Amino acid sequence: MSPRTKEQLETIRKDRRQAIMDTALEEFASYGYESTSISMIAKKAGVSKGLMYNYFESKEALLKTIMSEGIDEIFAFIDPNHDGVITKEEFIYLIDEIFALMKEKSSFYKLYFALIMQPAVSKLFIEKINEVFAPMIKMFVDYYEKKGSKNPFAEAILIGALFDGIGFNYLFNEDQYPLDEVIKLVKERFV
Amino acid sequence: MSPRTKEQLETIRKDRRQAIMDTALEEFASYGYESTSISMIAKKAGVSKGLMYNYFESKEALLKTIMSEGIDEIFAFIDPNHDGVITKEEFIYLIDEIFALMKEKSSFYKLYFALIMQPAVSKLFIEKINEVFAPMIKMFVDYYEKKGSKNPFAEAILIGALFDGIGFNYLFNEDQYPLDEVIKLVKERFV
Amino acid sequence: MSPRTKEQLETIRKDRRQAIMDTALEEFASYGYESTSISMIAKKAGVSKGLMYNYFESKEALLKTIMSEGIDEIFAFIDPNHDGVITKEEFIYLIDEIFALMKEKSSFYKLYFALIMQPAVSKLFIEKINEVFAPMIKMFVDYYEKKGSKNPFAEAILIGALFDGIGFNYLFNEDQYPLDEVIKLVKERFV
Amino acid sequence: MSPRTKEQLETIRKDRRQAIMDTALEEFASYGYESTSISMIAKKAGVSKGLMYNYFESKEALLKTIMSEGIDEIFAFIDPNHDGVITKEEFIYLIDEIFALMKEKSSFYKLYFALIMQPAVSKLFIEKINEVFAPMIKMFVDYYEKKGSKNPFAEAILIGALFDGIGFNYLFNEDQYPLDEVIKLVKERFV
DNA sequence: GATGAATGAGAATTCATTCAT
DNA sequence: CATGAATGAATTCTCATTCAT
Repeated sequence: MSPRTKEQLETIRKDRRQAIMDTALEEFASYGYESTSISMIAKKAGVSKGLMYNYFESKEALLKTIMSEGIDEIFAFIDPNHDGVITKEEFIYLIDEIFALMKEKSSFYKLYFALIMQPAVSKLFIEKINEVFAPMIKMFVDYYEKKGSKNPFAEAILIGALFDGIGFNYLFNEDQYPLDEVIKLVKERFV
Repeated sequence: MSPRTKEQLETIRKDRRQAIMDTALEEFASYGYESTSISMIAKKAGVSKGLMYNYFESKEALLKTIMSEGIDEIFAFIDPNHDGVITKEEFIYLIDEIFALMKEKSSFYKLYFALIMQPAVSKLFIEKINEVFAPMIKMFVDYYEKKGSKNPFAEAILIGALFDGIGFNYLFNEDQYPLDEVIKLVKERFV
Repeated sequence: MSPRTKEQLETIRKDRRQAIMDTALEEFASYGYESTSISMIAKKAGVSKGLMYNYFESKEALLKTIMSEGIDEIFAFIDPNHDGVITKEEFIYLIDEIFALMKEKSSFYKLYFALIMQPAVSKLFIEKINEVFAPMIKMFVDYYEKKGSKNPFAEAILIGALFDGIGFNYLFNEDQYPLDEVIKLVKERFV
Repeated sequence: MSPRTKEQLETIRKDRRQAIMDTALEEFASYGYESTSISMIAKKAGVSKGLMYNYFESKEALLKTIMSEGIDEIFAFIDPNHDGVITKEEFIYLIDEIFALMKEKSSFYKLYFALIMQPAVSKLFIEKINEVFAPMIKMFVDYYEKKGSKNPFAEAILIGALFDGIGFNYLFNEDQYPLDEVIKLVKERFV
């Protein structure tokens, strides 16, 4: 065997890193961060325990990375089109996007909702989270302002809460939740 | 000297039990169930580790009891007046009640929201939870039906999600959240 | 109520002491000394945990007393008739007595056999045990000597081992063991 | 540097496992299963407490493994030659073998005798034990039948009890017990 | 890079014993 | 005398992390 090129090694590293993160996210979401052991993740990801520490310096670092990159992804997914201003059509599109994302990244959102309630944990991410959600709320405020709402701020906060609440309920009971009907109603009532 | 009377023992047990449960709830809510040790609770409650097991047969049993009694309290708090049917005034009153309860029992709700996202944990309570929330949803469905909504079921699910979402956001940031404004808006838009 | 007389109190004390010992013996025999808790015994004997310590100063003291009085009982049961010498008829009678005793005091013998194998425990009783068994062996030696055996000592040791072995096997499987047949054979072959 | 080869790991694991089992057997035999702590075994075996659980999933599993492999050894030691039928010479040889084994594996037999008396424990091994002893008893029955005994079954049970009894007494007092003389007598009287 | 044996701190739990009442 | 609440030391077991190979 000839030695692998630098690029190949780099690719292997990246893939493996992602595999570990994906596995860890699944496990964290299913069993909780504390109840998931490094051993479990290593076994399921097909790497040795020792190697885990080659990729992440600690269990907490692994969690932080998962959360951080997850939040970045959300940001990247939501932001692109509308840098601050949003039309009615874009709003409708955004709603679909948000819930499509929740469906696709359900493990991430489960973990997110579970962690966010613990002050001791959430302080690790709070800054990053605000970076994502503050602009979003601002965008909603602008939208409702333009629309002539009496209290655009409360309206924006309300729709934010609604997204969280629907997501929360949906993730608690993915199979049975009438997500489409509810989304339809949200559009009618809030756009 | 004679042993304590049954009443004395009863009182001691009840008080201690409640003190342990209160402390445990605070700690569970702050640090998470897994990250809170029996030692921490014992120390904070001013009892020995061993005594904890005189009152609760395990850490899990302690959690279950806290959740179970908490859910009962919610039920008792919400249910009394409206056994299935609800008027407009009662609906408004109910909304105030729900959020007053969240404010008062914020630790309980934090714990509740954190646990509910973990399938491995939530299955311990799911039945009890449904006992409380199914009738509530039904009540909302009836309300919106009577009001002539196009899709009363979706409407009921939506308001349920909204309560959760508002609660969730409020508990994440108790000090800053504009709860009153949001509640006011909910009443305008959903009653 | 008039206060009980000294004699009545004495009787109560004695009865209760015996009840505790009987219960403890059953539990020790069933679950082992270590695996039996003071709480279990107290509950089963119908007394409070605290009171146990009014009768026995420790769990170990309770065990020692049970063993000591049990060994005394064996001694009293076996010895009376034959203080040193034994006839053929008496030997046959003794065999019946020994196994009748094992049947009646099966819990005691189970505990005895279990404890005796642990040097750390058996040293607590070894002296007392020897007090009982040395004379018995001596009696057998005399018997076989008189009978003209080639090696009366080995013969005595052998019959001693046989009693233990039969008892051991019988207690392991009380319901199925063909004790009577085996006893009959012992008499034919060893008297 | 490259990781250890499979063979190296295999060897390490086998050796450590055996060392732990040997140490545990000594300690269990001396102090009893319950009174021997994992810490004691670990310290004496020169490994950490944690490592014990890398090799045996629980204290009970360790005990079970020791007993199971011990019983297998007895079986392997006793069985080979005589697959069911046994001559006079073989019987004599078997007796020597049995007691040689008891001498060599005295810790195992002590533990065996101690555990067997506790229903709660013995049920863990009873099946395996019967697998070993039932054929042995059958072999004795056949032997005494061929020899023309009146009651070959009782005779077989008796010799079984005798082996247990002699072993029991010998192990209780290894240094002083006149094992050789007793064995000689057994051969004279029972072969 | 890769492995998994090894560690050790800390967790939940048990239980003999004490002691205020 | 009698009770059972209370203690604390000891036990089993887990697991993130390290490290020799």
